[in-house]
Amino acid sequence: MTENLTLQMDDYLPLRDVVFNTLREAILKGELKPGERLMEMHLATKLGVSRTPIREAIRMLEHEGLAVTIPRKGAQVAKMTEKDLQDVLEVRDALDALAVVCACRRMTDAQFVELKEAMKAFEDATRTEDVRKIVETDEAFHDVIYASAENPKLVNIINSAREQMYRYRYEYVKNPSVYSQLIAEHKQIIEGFDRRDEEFLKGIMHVHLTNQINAVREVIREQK
Amino acid sequence: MTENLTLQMDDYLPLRDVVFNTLREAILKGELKPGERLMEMHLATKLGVSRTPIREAIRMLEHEGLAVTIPRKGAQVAKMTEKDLQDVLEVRDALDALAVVCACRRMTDAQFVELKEAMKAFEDATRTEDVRKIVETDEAFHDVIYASAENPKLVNIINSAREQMYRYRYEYVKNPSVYSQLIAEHKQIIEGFDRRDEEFLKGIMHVHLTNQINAVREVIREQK
DNA sequence: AACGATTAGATTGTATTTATTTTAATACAA
DNA sequence: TTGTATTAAAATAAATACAATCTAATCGTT
Repeated sequence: MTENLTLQMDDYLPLRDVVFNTLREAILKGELKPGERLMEMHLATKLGVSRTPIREAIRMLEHEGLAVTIPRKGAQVAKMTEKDLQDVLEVRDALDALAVVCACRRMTDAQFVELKEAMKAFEDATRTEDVRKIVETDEAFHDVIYASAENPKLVNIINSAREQMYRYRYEYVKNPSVYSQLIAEHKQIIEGFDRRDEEFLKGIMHVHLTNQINAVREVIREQK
Repeated sequence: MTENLTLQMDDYLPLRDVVFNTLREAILKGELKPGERLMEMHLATKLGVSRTPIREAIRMLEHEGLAVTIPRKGAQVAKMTEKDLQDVLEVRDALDALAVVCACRRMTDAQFVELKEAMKAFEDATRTEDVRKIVETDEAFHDVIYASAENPKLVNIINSAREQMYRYRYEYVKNPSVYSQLIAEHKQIIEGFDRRDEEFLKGIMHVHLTNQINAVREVIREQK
C-alpha cells in the first residue's frame, strides 16, 4: 500500500507573492521607512529575482495602501500624515464596532475558548519584553474576534486598515507602561463576550482603539 | 505677459492604468461576466498591448476584489455568492452610517447645493430611461455625500465595496418601478442633511441600502 | 466503452531586452 | 555666484523571449 500520499505539496508561491510578503513585512517592521524609495532594479538584485515580480508586488502594495507610485518616477513607501491616521482610525472605529457586534452574535464556544487562550498568550508575552512577540499576540487576540464575526469581506478591509497604522504602532508597544492597560482592556473584552453585551463591547473597543491614537500620533509627529 | 501657462498637460497615463480602467469598466458593466477567464495573451492582443501591463492591471483588479487569480491557472472575474453579498452589505451599511454622520457634520453649504443639484440630475435621468445615465447620476449623488465626509480613506474603502456589488446592481436599476422609491429616498436624505439630523440620516441610508439587497440577491441567484 | 498514460498545445511565470523619461551632473553665459 | 542648456546616467515602461506548468485530446489497454 503506497502510504504517505501527501503529495500535492503546495509550497509553491508565485515570486510576486513572495516579494509582496517580504516587502510588506519589511514595511510593517520599519525596515523600509515611510518615504523610502522602492527601486525596481535595486530590489530585484537584492531579492535575486527579475523586475517583473517586483513590479507586480508593488502594484499589490499600492492597493494595500503601503506604497505610492508616481508614474515614471517610481514607488515609495507610503507616508502617513496625522490627517491620514485620523481618517483611518475613524474607519477602523466603525469597522471594529461592526466586527465586535457580529462576533458577539456569532462567536462559537470554541472561539470563545480560543479568545481566552489568546488573551493568556498576550499576557505571557508582555512579561517577556519581546516587542515582536507582544505585537504578534496582540494581533492574534484581535484576529480571533475578527474571525468570529464570520465575515471575510469585513476581515479583509479591517486588515488593510490595520496594516496602515501597524507600522507606526510598533513604537507604541515598545513602552512597557501601557501593557497593564492593554491587559485590562483585553480582560474587559473577554467579559463583554461572556455577557454577550454588544453595547459594552463597542464602548471598550472604541476606548481600546483611541488609546492608541495619541501614541501613534506622537510617532508620526516625531518622524517629520 | 505670457498668459496661458497651462502646460503641464498630464494626459499621460501608464498603460497598466488604461488597461485597469478598461477592464474595470467592462466588469462593472457586465461585458466581462463573473467567472469569465481573463487570459493575458487574449486581452493583450485585444487591447493592442503587451502582457506586462495586462498582468499589472490584473494585480490591481485582484486587490479591488473584481478578479481572482489561481496560480498557474490564471485570473477570472470574481464571482459573488449570496454570502459574499451579505457580507459586503454588512460592511457598507456600517461605512455608509459613518460617512453620513461625518458628512452631516462637515458638509459645506456649497456641497449641500451640489447635493441638491445631483438629486435633480438623478430625477431628470430617471425620465430618460437611459439606464447608464441613471446609474451614473445615482452614483454621483452618493459621491457628493461621501466627498463631504472629508475622509479620503473612507471614500476609498466605500468605493471598493460599492464596486463589488455595482455590477449586479445594473439589473436592479433596469426596473423603472423602483425609480419613484429611489427619488423619495434621495429627497429624505436631502431633508436629513438640511436638518442635520444624524440619526435620521443613518436610518434612511440603511433603508436605502437594504432595499437593494433583495433585488441584487435575485440577480445573483438567477445567474447560478 | 471506460480508464489511464502520453503527448501536443495553450497558458502562466519569469527573465531579458528595448524604448522612453527623468534625474543629475556638467558646462556655459549672465 | 546664479541661472540656463546640454549631456550623461539611471530609472521606469513596455515588449519580447524563454521556461515551467497545466489542460485536453489522443491512443492504447483492459
